[in-house]
Amino acid sequence: MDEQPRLMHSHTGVGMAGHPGLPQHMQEGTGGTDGDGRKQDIGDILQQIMTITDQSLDEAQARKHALNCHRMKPALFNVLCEIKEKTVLSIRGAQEEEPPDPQLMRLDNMLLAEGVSGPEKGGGSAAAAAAAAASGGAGADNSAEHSDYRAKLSQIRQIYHTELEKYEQACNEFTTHVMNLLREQSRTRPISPKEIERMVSIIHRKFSSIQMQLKQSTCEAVMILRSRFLDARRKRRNFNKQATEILNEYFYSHLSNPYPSEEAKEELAKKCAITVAQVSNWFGNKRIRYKKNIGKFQEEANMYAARTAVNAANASSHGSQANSPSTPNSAGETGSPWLCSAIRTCLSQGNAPLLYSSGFTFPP
DNA sequence: ACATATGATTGAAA
DNA sequence: TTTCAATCATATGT
Repeated sequence: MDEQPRLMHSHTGVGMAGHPGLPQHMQEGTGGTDGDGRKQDIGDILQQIMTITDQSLDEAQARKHALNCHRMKPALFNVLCEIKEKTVLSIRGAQEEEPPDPQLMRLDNMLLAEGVSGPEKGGGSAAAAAAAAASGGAGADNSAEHSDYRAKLSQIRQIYHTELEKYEQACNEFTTHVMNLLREQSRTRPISPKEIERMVSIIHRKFSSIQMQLKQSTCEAVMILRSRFLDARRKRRNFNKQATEILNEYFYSHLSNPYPSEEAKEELAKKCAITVAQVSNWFGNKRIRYKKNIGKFQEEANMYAARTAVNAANASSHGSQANSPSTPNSAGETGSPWLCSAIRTCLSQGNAPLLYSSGFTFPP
């Protein structure tokens, strides 16, 4: 601690203000006048202060008591207070109000959003559930992974909270300790309540910077966890064969305009046991990949066209052709803007040979 | 091991 | 807003 330097500083200040230097004075011996006697008193007091660290605790305690009871103490103390007031006032203003740290706020917000710092099982699990739902699939393994994720998240949360509590406790302990110390010292040392306040805020700042580190590393841990468990790309599963068939069937039977309406998407999603978003993804991918290389998909196209033709034939032979849900207006319909642009794209990609060799033969 | 297929994401464009 | 185009990251086939 730095009381000693401060004390020394204060006393030299006094010396300069009202009295000549101390050591010389003491060597000057006894003057005999009243003023010299007083100086001698002050010299004694200061000497005692100077040597206080050399003494044992009990001795020091006794001397402290003696000092406190000394008749000169209040006057000396007042002088110290005055000087302190001046110096402290000049110090103050340099570091006052700090604005709320934006980064800390960001970390707080994120921790709250992830359900780490918020209520026990509130928004976090909801957000996770939403993410899981978005990543699609009502599979059993999905929920298993999700619970795994939740377990890890709560583990992180627990660590975070115990650490936070530890820091808080340590901070409080230290603060009260320092405050007690300062209050205790304020009896022999000029310490204003404001100074104590300032000290406390310094301590809090230090501890909150430690807290920020904790929050930062917690955030990092959560991010890693998220990317490992919730990034759908990392646990991509192919759709089952049936779903792919259904989607392909729709795609090739609507080849001239493979843009399912919202209702159609919903129906496909239901049939394939996937989400509407996944249907949209699938069609987006399919359109772009088909367009890029029509030749490569020709075989597939022919196969599905043939299948729908067979289905249609079967349906018509059973006399229920009229209300067939999907009208397979296959690619023979040459006016289709999408198909034209797709062919253009395919040609521009340098796939002309494939395109021509494919033959464009679609069953009726 | 490697190449290819495939579902998801992202940012620009319409 | 949806779609396109490029890209990522995994799955699957050889």
